[in-house]
Amino acid sequence: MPRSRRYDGGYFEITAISSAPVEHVMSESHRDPSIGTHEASSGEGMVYWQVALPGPLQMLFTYGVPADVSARAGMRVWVPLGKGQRMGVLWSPAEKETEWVIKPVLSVLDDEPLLDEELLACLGWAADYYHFPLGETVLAALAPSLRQGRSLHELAWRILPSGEQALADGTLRGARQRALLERIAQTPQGVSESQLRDFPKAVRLRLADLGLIEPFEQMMPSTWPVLAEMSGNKLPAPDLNEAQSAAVSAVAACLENFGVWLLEGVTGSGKTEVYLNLISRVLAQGRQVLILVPEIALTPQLVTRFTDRLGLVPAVLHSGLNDGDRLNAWLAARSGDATVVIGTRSAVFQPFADLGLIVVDEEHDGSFKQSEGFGYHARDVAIWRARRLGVPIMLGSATPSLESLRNVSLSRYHLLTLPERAGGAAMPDIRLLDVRQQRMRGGLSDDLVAAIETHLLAGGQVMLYLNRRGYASNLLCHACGWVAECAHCDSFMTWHRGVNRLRCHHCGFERQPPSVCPNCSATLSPRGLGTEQLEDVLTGLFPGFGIERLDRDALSRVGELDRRLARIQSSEARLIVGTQILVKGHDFPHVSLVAVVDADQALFANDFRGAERFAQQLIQVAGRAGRASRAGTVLVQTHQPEHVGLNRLIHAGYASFAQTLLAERAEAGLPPVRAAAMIRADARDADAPRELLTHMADWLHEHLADPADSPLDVWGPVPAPLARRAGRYRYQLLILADDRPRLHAALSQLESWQGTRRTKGIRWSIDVDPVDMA
DNA sequence: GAGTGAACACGG
DNA sequence: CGTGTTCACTCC
Repeated sequence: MPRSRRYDGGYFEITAISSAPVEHVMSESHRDPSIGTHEASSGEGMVYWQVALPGPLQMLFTYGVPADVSARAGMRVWVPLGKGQRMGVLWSPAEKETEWVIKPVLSVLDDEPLLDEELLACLGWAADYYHFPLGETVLAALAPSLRQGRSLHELAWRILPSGEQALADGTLRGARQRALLERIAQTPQGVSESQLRDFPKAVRLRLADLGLIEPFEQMMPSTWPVLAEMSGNKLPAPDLNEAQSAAVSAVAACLENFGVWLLEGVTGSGKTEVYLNLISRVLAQGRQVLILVPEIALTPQLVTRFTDRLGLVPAVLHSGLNDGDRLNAWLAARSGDATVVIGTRSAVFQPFADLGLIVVDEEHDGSFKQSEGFGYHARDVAIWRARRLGVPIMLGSATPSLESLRNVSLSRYHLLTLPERAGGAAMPDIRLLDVRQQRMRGGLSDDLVAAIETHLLAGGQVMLYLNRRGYASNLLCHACGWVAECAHCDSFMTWHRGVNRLRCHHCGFERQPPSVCPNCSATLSPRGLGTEQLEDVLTGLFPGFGIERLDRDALSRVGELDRRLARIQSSEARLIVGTQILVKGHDFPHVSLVAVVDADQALFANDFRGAERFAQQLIQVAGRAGRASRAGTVLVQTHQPEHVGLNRLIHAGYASFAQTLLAERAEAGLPPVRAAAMIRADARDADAPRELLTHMADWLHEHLADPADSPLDVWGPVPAPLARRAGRYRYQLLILADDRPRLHAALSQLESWQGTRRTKGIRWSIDVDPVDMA
């Protein structure tokens, strides 16, 4: 006889997706209200656990879990904390003896660990390495809905024999009731609540009251399309050239072992084919693959390429995903249903059933490093995981980071090179254009204008790279020198003529530009070239040739990038103007000329990584030229044609330039040769951050000044490159050490300053391996 | 981080 | 003396 139950509102509340997990319990025993009382803590039958709690509390808290409940590290628990309650993750079993009165957990939210041993170990390492609170770190590995305490189980409904009977008899009168019953009858194993959204809740309740259907809890299914077997969907793999084959076979021979493989391939050399080949091999073994890409490189085209070639649907993780999709991808990766996961940096914390290979594309890209909050570097976390899992990891780039090149020279990484462009395309010819004393029209010298014209008339496309968006970098009064400044930062405001607004690119502050100088009422004139203005200038010089502008302003709407890329692909647009976005991985096969409009601005960047970044951008943007049969030309406008670094880069190539930079870093005692961390502090008060950091610096000197030991340098405090940002004054302190343990020890010491983290409105944070010094 | 209570500041 | 405000401290 089927069980017939009445369902009170409370039951549905509990299972509702958004309900507080405090009430969501996995077994009857948790519902016992006595567990919530203090007396239980001293009683028998409790197992003690250290629990990681989100928040700035970087220590673990001990709670009791009833002995009859299965508890394992990686399960979520709902615990009392102070007056409130919050979610935590079981971390490790604890000793019974503590000086605290141990409170019992209110409920255990999972009946199996959400995070496996490897991922927990990874999170523990990352929290330690990046000096970030463990509880917050753990959240990085949970999909947002899991952070909010959503259960991995969900309510589902299945039909009862009396329901079958009712359908057969046709006794059910209500049309909606019959429709729902029929829907549920279609799937004998049950239909989850979320798939029944189309039917009002009341209808379900009514059917349940009539004893026709019953609810039950089921593990949330991962609904991932599995197309792997549909081999007809795969596009054939092109033949690999010699270098590609060599790279593939080197790694393929070591698929069962950890190893870091740096694939250094000039742009257009077919790195992706090497990835695809290796990925296919790993998939053939039934294992999963994680592909990490920089933020801007994760485009629909890239995903399409993987989909078409591998004949499956990769799970794609990026910032635009909603919570539902994220949970789905998380589940699919954890269950193994998603065999390929492509994502930006946060995907590195994804759980996997059986990961067999990690690929980090464009490994030099700065967007792999999170600079605020939990300052992890996705590439480095990925390497940690690969080592722990005993699987290979491939880092690909045309312009590898100095870190990776150094690790190659220390024999920590294996180097694989693809020296030639696939398909025999010629390397672009890079030339400097001396613009000293030259007549400039809208930032373009006559020589450059002539070159553009030649290429356009020859039927080619021309791409102009300028790393400054907006119309003009600022509005200036020619009479008195007044410049539009941001009210909240020490910066000038950029004039965006299209929308006629002044914008601060550092804090987002916007305002209407004044019509005349607020100081002397003279007319204001734009100064400094931005992409918007360049677009105007080109329209004037080359009317009739379509222009496409690619920058963050132009691409705010979804799908806009695709539309513009399509116009470029079809040669509808012959001139392309853009910022950084041009640098990242898009193929523009008809571009025959690339112009770097202003090399000087990047050449004299104020932090020591400026040269490295510029070199990478120049080489990457140069790689956009002549990808098909035509050899491309790259022209670089500069006032410094004799610049030593620039000439070495152009004539000897990136690898040689990078070795010189590395030697310079060793000489100067800078990363990656030495280990670095940046302490940043900011406050509304102008002096407070500097005082705090001075204090820290003194303290570090006092406590760590051990001349016999390897040196530890403390530089600063100095005002941050943008000394005032969004109304807060910013200072920073750079700590350099000869080796990591030494740096680590110093940073751990600093954590005793934790209490001062929020005093006097000062916020401060530790950034290990800082990427940009700003 | 959020909640708490002690210390301090201020009005009439 | 009541009440508003800042600040340091705890949370298992």
